[in-house]
Amino acid sequence: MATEVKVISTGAACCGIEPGSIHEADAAQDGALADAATLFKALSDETRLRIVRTMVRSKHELCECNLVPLFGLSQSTISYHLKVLREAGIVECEKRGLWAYYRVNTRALMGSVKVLAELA
Amino acid sequence: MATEVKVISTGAACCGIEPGSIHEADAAQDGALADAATLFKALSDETRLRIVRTMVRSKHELCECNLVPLFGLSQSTISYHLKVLREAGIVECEKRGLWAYYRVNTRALMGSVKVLAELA
DNA sequence: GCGCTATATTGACAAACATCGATATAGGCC
DNA sequence: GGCCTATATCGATGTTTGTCAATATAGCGC
Repeated sequence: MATEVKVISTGAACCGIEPGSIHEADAAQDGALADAATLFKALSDETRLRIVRTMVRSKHELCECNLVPLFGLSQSTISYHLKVLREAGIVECEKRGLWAYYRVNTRALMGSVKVLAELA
Repeated sequence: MATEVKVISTGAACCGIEPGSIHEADAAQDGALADAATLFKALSDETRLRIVRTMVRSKHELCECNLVPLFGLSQSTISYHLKVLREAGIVECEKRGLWAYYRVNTRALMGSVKVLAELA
């Protein structure tokens, strides 16, 4: 007895969009998207955006002890947000003596501008 | 007896950064930051980025039923992600008959490119 | 009307996140 | 060495998020 052959992608879909015109995700590029997601996740919190903006506006590097009094949050919370920004590559940190000096990594920020611009 | 006067911002801070040079957040601009956070939150999930990329690559609008088979996720989950993107203004939706046709709102995407570029 | 199909919404649940207070680490100064 | 200060990490806790299956809504064709 002949097995019924399953017909795949017969042509026009239910809604009128041609299946062949859909540009499916290429798995090879998914790493880039995962990185972009991490970047945007780091930028998706209002406190972190405030931190970045404060750093950018104050021309030079800022020390964590400058940041703590500005946002009404505990030192450990600010430290946590700085870690998220650091791990996403958005800010860089240099420890000198007791202090940790942070500055925005403009190259990384511009990189995410590029990712976004290429999406659109 | 004279009360000791509390001296505020005497000058150099502990870490050597001049307090006056720190550009604190201006509350008037916080609305813009909150909006930006919402935007980035919508872009912070890999599935949603894949959806946006698929839409952009496939030149024309896509119907939800085109998207559901692409990501190995349930129909309700895709519907949820599309809602997040819609509410962030990143995609637009038009219902025609049974189907919901989605397309990227390039203007909004470019808007977030601008927000990001101005941060840096 | 009835049944079929595409989409949206609901309720449940686990995982991730933002926050805190407490503690640990580590550099400077006496 | 011991103390003080700045930062990092830990543990707990409430909130938000992504996911599913089930259900509701709504358009089309009979």
